Amino acid sequence: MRLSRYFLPVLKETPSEAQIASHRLMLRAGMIQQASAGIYSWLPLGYKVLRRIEQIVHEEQIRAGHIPMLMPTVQSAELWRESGRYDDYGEEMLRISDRHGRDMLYGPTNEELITDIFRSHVRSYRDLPLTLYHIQWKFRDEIRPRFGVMRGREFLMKDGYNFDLTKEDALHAYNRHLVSYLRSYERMGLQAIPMRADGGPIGGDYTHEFLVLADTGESEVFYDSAVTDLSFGDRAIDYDDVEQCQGILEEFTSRYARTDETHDETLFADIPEDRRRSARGIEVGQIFYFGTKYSEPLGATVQGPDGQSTPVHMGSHGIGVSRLLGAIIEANHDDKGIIWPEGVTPFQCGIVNLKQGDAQADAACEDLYAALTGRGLEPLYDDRDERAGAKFASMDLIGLPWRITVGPRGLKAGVVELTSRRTGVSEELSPEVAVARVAEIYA
RNA sequence: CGGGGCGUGGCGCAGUCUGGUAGCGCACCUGUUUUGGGUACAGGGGGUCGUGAGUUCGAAUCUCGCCGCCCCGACCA
Repeated sequence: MRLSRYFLPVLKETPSEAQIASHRLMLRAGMIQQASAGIYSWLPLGYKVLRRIEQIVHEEQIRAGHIPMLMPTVQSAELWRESGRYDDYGEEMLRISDRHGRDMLYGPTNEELITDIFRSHVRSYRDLPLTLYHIQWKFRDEIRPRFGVMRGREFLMKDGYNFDLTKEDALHAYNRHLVSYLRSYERMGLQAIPMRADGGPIGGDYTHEFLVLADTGESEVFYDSAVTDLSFGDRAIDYDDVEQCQGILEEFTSRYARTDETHDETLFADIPEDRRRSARGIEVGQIFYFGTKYSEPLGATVQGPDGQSTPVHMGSHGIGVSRLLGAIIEANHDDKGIIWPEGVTPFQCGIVNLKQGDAQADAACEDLYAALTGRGLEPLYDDRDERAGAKFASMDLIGLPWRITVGPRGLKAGVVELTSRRTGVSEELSPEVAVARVAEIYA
């Protein structure tokens, strides 16, 4: 993409409503624009990152054997009355009525709909196990939205639902989700720690929350520092292997790690003192096993091998896709701007032309652009007629992990400069080597 | 919903207390200049001061209502 043809409305000054780094930087980098309290338009740059995150979530869910679909945002109140949650959910649910005066709602979650789909079509235990998920916009009418996309009213969320014949099968589904979530977060450059959590309005007593450590997090967390040494890495995983999934769950959840909701001072005190940590965390996902809580009232049953009708065991699992942008920025920024992890960056590499209009510099940039594109990468070429300082400031702000700087001075010596946004370290390289280096980083 | 604050060109703000017909910086347009970390100079465009009613000869400024937004708290992913 050439910056002169893109839409990137960066701000030099910070809009006054933004309090925390991620909100401030998303506004300044031209990623989002507030439409009303807690509701945002996603401008091209923000939309690009949102789609990257969404893509990672899709890939990892499909890899785990879960099946993508899409349910509507607007739902009928009928199903919610049936489950008993229409009254329980409270003011947080946005209630609307259609032209006929029928009660409708903008879905805050999808247990009712998915269960209805399931009970309409699934009759036999032979159709199990089944895990369906979708990535769709939700609305929760927060009393006080804040922190930009971290705590919006409208938000994009992946939510999935597993249906199993037995509790054992459902717990394996639970484990699969834990593993697939760990992989997803790691690909986004985040360390998200599974912590024992509270069921909340979704219900269920078997549940973990995934938290990213950050000073601006909404939750207070307590953990054994040994959990932050764990990483998934690129280990091979067979999602049908019950023992392997169980082993990974144990590896990642056996050490003490809890939010303040479930924190237990006595257990915490058993951790060696030098490993005890308390910090703040941003919740980026949660998984639940809730047994037959929804399948019984809604009549989601299958016939078992014995011919008896039995309610299915269910679980649900969510990843806050839009809020992840905020979490990633909270965990990856400095005073100049965002620093995208390679896995989610909107463009893999920036090209800064220090002297737009100089025939040699222009040609060198065009060559780099073509070479990077040819390697399957998407560079952002700053071809505006701006001063070097302005171009650098914009690049630093939008946070592309790598930048190639091209100027007449370097070209005389046959080199361009490859700079890491994260470390600030620059290397002078021939254009060919610089391209090869960037391609290798993303290989 | 309780407490606090804000609403003035696209963004950040001053002016409001003490009423007299709107100003600064950035951004934008034109020209010159400059060119390796947000150049400098000159010229220029753009605002019914959130909104409605009232007080007044006169309201951004005073009074009342309404709307919107932000912060703290309770709530929440």
